Amino acid sequence: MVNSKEILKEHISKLISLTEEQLDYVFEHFHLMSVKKGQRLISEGDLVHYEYFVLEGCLKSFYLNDNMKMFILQFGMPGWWVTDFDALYNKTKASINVDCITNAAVLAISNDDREKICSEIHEIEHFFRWRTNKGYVAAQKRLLSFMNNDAKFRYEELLAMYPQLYNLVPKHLIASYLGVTRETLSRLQQ
Amino acid sequence: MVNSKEILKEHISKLISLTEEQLDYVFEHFHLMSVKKGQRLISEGDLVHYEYFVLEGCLKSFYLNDNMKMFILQFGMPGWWVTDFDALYNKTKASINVDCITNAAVLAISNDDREKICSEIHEIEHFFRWRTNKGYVAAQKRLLSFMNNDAKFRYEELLAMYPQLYNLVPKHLIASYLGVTRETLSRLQQ
DNA sequence: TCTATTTTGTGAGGTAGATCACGTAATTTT
DNA sequence: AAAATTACGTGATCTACCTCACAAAATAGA
Repeated sequence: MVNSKEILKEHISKLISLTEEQLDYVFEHFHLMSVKKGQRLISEGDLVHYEYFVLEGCLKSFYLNDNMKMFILQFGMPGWWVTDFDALYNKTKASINVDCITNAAVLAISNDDREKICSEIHEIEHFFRWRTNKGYVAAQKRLLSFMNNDAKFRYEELLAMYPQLYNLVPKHLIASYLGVTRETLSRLQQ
Repeated sequence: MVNSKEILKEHISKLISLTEEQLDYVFEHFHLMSVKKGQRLISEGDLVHYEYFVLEGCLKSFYLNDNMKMFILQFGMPGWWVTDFDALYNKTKASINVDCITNAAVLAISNDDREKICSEIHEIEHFFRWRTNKGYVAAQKRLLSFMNNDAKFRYEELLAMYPQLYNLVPKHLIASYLGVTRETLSRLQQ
C-alpha cells in the first residue's frame, strides 16, 4: 500500500508552500479509497460529489454516445485528478463516466471539502487554480493535435507521453482516446 | 466607447462578492486598449505578458502549422478572456497567436498584476480559479464534439451558440475553428 | 470610381479512416 | 481444463472530407 499522505504532500508542495500542520489539515479532508478493476466511480446521470487524486493504478473518464460508442477523455494515471468537473462544480448531473481500468488507489475529496479548504487556506485556492490551468492547457493542446495531426501521429504522441499505457490498457481503449476505431489503430501499428 | 469599469465589475460580481473599493482597486490593474482590425496582440515565439478581457469586438487565438494552415482555438467575444495561457503562466514563448478580427476594445492585465491581486485578495484568486475551470470544461466539451460529431453538426452547434458569428467573421475563419477546409464548410451550408 | 484583394462557390478526383465481416489468440470464469 | 468472454488482426467496401483548379461576387484601397 502506498503512503498516500506523503504522495499528496509532495504533489501539493510542487506548487505551493504550506506548513506541516497545514498539509496535515488538508490531508484530513481526503479519504483513501481502494478501487477494483471495473468499479464505477462516477456514472452519467448521477450527481457528482467527489474528485479523485490518483495514487496508483489507472482510471478512465469517458463519454458514451447514443450508439454506446465510447470516447475517452482522460486516462487517470498517478498524479492526475479525475472527475466530471462540469457536474461537480455546477452541481448538475454527470454527462460522463469514470471507472477503473486496473485496480487502483485514489484520494477522494468532496466538492464541499475542496471549497472549504480553498476558502480557509488561500494558498490551497492558488494550488487548485494552477492545477485547473494545467488541465485547461492540456485540453487545448489535445484539441490542436486533433485538428492538426493524423491518427498515427497522435498515437505516437500518446505513447511518447505515457509509454506504460501500451501494456497497461487494452488497445481498444487507446483507440477510444485517439478518436479512431480499434481496427484503424490496429492497422496503424504496422 | 463602452463603460469598461462597469462591464468588468459586473463580470466579476457574477462569481464573487467584492466591496466597491476592492472592485476599484482590481480595476486599477487593468488597462483599456483599443485595438484595430488585423492588429496582433500575441505572436508565436514571443514572450507573453498579458491576458485580455474582451469588452467589444472579436479577437481570435490561433495556431499556424508548418504549412501555415490556421487552426482557431477561440473566438474572443465580449465577456471572454483571451491569451496563450500556457506561455503566460509558465513564462515560455507563445505557441499561438492572437489578433483582432474586428476593431475591438479589451482590458489588459499583466501576469504579474494578476498574480498580485490574486495573492492580495483571496476572492479574486477564487474568481480566476472558477474562470479557468469554465474554460477547461468548455475545451473538454469541444474535444468531445470533435470526436463524436461530423462537421455539419459542429457548424450548427457553433452557430446556435454564437449566431452573430455568421455575419461577423469570414467563413474561412469559421472553417478553421471547425477544423475543416473552407470548401467543405461552403458545401455544408446547402 | 477604378483596381486590387479578399471572400465565396463548385466541379473532379484522391485519401484517411469508418463499417462490416470473419478468424484467431489471449484471458477470465466455472 | 473446458467453456466463455474479451482482445486483436485483417480483408473488402464505403464515405466524409481533402486537394487542386477555376470563376464570380463582395469588399477595401487608392
